[in-house]
Amino acid sequence: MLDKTFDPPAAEPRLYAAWEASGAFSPTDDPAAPPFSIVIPPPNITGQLHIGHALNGTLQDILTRFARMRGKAALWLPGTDHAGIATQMVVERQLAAEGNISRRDMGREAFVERVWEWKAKSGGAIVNQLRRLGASCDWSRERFTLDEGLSAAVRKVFVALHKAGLVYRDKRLVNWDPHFQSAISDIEVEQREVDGFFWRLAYPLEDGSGEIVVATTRPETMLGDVAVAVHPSDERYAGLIGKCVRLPIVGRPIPIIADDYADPEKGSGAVKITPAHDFNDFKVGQRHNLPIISVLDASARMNENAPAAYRGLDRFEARKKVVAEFEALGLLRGVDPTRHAVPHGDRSGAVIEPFLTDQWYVDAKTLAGPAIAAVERGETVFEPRHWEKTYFEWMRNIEPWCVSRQLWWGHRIPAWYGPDGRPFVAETEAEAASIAREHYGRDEPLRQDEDVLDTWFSSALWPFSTLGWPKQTEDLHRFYPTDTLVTGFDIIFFWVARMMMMGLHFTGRAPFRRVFINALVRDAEGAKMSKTKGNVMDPLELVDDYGADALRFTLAAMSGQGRDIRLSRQRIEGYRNLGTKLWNAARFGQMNGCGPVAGFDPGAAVGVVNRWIRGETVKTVRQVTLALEGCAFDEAAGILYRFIWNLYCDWYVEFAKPILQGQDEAAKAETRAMTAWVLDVILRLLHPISPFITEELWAQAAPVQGRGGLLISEAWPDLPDAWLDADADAEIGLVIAAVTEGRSLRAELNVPPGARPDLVVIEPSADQRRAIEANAAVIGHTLRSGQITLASAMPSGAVPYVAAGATFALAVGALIDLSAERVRLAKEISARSADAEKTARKLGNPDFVSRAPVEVVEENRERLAEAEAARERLSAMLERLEALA
RNA sequence: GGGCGGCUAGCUCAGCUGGUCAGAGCGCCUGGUUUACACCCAGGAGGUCGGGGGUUCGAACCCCUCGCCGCCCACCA
Repeated sequence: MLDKTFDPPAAEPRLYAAWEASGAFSPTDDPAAPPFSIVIPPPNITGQLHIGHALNGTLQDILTRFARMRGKAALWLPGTDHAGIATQMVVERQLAAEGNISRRDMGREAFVERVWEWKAKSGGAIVNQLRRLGASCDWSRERFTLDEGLSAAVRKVFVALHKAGLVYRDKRLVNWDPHFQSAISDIEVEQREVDGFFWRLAYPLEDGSGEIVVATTRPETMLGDVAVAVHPSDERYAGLIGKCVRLPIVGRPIPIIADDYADPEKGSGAVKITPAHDFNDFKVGQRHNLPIISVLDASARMNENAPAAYRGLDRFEARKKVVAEFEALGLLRGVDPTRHAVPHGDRSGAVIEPFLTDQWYVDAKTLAGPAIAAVERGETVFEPRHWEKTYFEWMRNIEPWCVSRQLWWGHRIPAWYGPDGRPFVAETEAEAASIAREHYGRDEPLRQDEDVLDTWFSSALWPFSTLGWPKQTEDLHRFYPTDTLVTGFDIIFFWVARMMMMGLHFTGRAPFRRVFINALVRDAEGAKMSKTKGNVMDPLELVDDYGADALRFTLAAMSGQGRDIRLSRQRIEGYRNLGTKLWNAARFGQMNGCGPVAGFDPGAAVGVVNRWIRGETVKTVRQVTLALEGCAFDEAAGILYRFIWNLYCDWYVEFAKPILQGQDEAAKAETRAMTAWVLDVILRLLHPISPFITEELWAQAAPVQGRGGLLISEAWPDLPDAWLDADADAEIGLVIAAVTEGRSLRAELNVPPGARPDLVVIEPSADQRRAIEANAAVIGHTLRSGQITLASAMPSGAVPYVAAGATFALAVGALIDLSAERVRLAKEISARSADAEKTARKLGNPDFVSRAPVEVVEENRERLAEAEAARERLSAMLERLEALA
């Protein structure tokens, strides 16, 4: 006998172990099984499972379990990302906390060693947390971006792209993070609104004939100014073009040049040009062949190009000093407070400096072409579709991707430099050496590039590198391209776009057929969850409190697209209750001997209640299947919720009770079998969303001879349409309406709960009569009525109501207050009248009748007739009642 | 500046190609010891679908416009 409720903490680890031991997480070897694959968005090894992972993982697991049950060779390939910057940061912080020597003092080798140690100890946490959710990943195929195989793929790709001219080394301005002292890519830069100042600085003309005023938010960069630009058509400065100003503090004469970049509308119309420290100025400098004077070093302190008094000063100190000097020189022409965007490193939070360095770049523009085309022709579709716009927008305006990072944790760039600084790119040092030998005509000492690749470089290869590429493995042939990528919109640029580019370039095919962009999870108030706000909901804690199934069901039910998820405990509780509800329905079945019956054929059922629920089950299977195929997780959850609670429990189980207590042995046997059969289908349908409770019920409530296996490996239901039954639907529809309306009436009239008034059916049609008579016991039980009788007129003391086109009366006579009944009837009549009137007005409109589709017109005619008939009947009854009173 | 998403019952949200589409859950109110379940059962109150205009026989749904809220990209001498 089942307990009263499911006990997740006790059952979950046991069930998970059973699944794992059964080998169900690995795709079947059956060559006939169509392959289905999902690669996990690899979480950072430094990560803790947060609610976003829980949502993302739940959806992937639903798709995987669904595919598996449908007989596919389903693979959900798990793994983790080495997360260059993030991991290096964590370990460096740990070193500092332990009072250890710093990374730089430690040296590269020892430090990397240390990171590996950290990874061995703490890097697996998130993967184990995924298990708690019930994730059916194939752990035997787990990958890590720094694995030997994946690293080989990285080297191969880098070398191949270099050979194709798609990877190159270039000296240009990059976004420099002074905290990490590394370059970062454009998308790792975050613009933050900051309060600052506009300082207006006067630069005296060299010939002493006046001055020119420029405005800046970064005065310290003036130490690197090489020109002042004005617009060629700006009359104010027409006479000055070609002249020079003497740069204050520095004393350097710099030219006044004409360039369209200067906007006469902004500031004074004259703009200082600092090619080494501003992206726009850099371009101006190139146009005019201006020198590039960098005044900052890698840590954003003033360097040797700055006047002696400034060298070694932090950039913000230098800013103050420059302003003070201008003031002292009488050249400060004004200070205006302003709020403006300042670039910050997304991981370090440091203010980013444009910085002139040599870096490796990927020619993203070229690679983007096929990646755009693949989405245009639908080889890959985004779900929801509107994200394609975001994707296109970025891809069509893509800039070269800076892929080198001045870090130690990551894939070292496979480039070696000769004594003259010439790079030799090769997969191994030996190869590089042999190319170098050819180039120099002799052996020269080579030194490997110190830098590592952007973490996203290896992530970009994830869909094929994890399947064994560049080796032509069986997995690669079988599982690439993958089916669906489930991920957040925040990494469309970082990750999705780059996987598309690399996948298409190296395999010729887009890495996935569908990209499902999942929602963002927020707290109940709609705020983004963050540690600093203290509003994070720990998924593991939620699993502890409500069970993994409840959390999964909630996330699925709330994953509706185009909206963020506002998660609340109350909501999870509600879905936990659904589990309990189902559990108890199973318990009811068990108490009544409703085990699955071998050889039971639902198609042969004769009882109308059984035929009805059979049909409803067929519809539900169809709808849930369709929803899951389309990633409509919220719909699938909603359909299941309503079917389980509002149909199976509220109606079918209640209908079954009087039958099971009756004398008709054949009907009892059929109902027991049907009860079990529907439960069986429910368990299958619900399993992808709520795997634990369904697996447990499968074992405990639905044991059947010769079945033995686990639900996870069972087949998805596929039921024949022939099991739909319109007659049964109509019949039970009438019963449900009669009971629902009758209950409403009882409540309104305050009929004592224990009373069992007789139900009279007045002048029923033949069909109605048959339906009522056949289901008398069922109606009596659910309506808690007494005898059911037929009458040609309303008996005295009975209160009438209309339901589904039939007229009923409850013989509540002495039990109730007649005046309350009069009020009720009057209310009902006016409602029907209003409906009739509205419909009549519509039908009275000749345009409606002539232009609306016939079936809509017909529908309204029927509606009018029904409303009028009901009004007639009720009015007659009211009259009688008045007479009685 | 460009773009995207949202605004439906007190709260959180469904409403797919215009025609029972005005819904669900939670909360609230009333009643309930019914051979599963109080993590329950039955009933009920509650919304001029952000404002305005238009298209249409008909609009929460399509178009225009305005207003908030959120996000992304770009720019800011």
